[in-house]
Amino acid sequence: MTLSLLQREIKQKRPFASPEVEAYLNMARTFGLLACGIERFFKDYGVSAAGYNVLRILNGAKREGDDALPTLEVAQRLVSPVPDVTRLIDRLERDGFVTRLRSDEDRRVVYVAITTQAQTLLRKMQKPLAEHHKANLGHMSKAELKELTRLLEKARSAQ
Amino acid sequence: MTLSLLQREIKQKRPFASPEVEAYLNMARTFGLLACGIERFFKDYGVSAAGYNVLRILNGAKREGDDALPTLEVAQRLVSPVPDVTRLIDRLERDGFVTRLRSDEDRRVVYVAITTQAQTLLRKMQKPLAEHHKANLGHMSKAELKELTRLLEKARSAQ
DNA sequence: CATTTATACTTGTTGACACAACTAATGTTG
DNA sequence: CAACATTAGTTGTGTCAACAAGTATAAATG
Repeated sequence: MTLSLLQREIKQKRPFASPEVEAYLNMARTFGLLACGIERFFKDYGVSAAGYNVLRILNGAKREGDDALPTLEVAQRLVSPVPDVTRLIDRLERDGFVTRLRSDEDRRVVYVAITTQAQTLLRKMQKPLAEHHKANLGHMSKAELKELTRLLEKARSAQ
Repeated sequence: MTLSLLQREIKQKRPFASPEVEAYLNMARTFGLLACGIERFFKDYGVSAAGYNVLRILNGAKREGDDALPTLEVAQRLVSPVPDVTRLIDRLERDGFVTRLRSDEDRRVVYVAITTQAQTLLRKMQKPLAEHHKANLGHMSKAELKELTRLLEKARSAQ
């Protein structure tokens, strides 16, 4: 009996309990490895992956006409759920990447806007980031990437 | 133009920069959602996902004849890379899930062994965990899970 | 065999995350 | 309109993770 890649990687001789477990563990391992590289990449630019995500959201909103978004709206648009958006934005504000402004209509909501400094940073990161992704996943064909995307979408559809 | 699932989820109207980016972000989102549920599951049993991983490794080693493993050996077998294994094992030891023993042959290495308490816990978790995975990914066919696993393996092969 | 190098952790520190409790503002309802 | 519920965000607290520096032991080298 030949072992799977993951079995060899984690030196496990016995088979996985189920295909579901095997798929989940492979997701954990693949994402863990890729995320590690991405985090290091972002760090070189002085921002975390979660922070970059927020900046990307704010930048996209601006291009579509919204100069600022309420904090919770930002939270809902994050790719990965982060419960503590307040302090994530605290750090971004401290580092000069975003500004906050309390709404006048509804004094509970706080609008968050991207600064020109952060916009410049995003522009500067654009190409290197694309190259980083290519270096990580460029060995897969477009069809494979599309199929991977489809299966990942289906995988979370039960949530 | 119809939007992808992820685009609707994160309210992004513009297309992704590349299929590589789209695949990566889908991985981040799917894994983030699944991992969140898994963490909550483990928490009910008083252990973190990383901690469970260690216990599973030690249990598997025991079944194959190794009553204990060096700390670094445990680290290398982890599904997701954790740099700070020492303190992860500190916590497991504090909670009575593992014991540590310094080697006599090489006084640098520390052997880690699973306790019977933790073995009991693993047994108790076995079925509910299988059910949890089924609930999360059971809607996918065996062929889809296999293909997902294959693509994830290929995705990390460039690392 | 003394000195350097490598190994196997451990510790310090800083920063980030998670959960829950809290505050302030706004809706809702009898 | 007073009382309760909801919403939007903040703060407190403990835990965990990340990076770097340190310690003890063993191996390698001149």
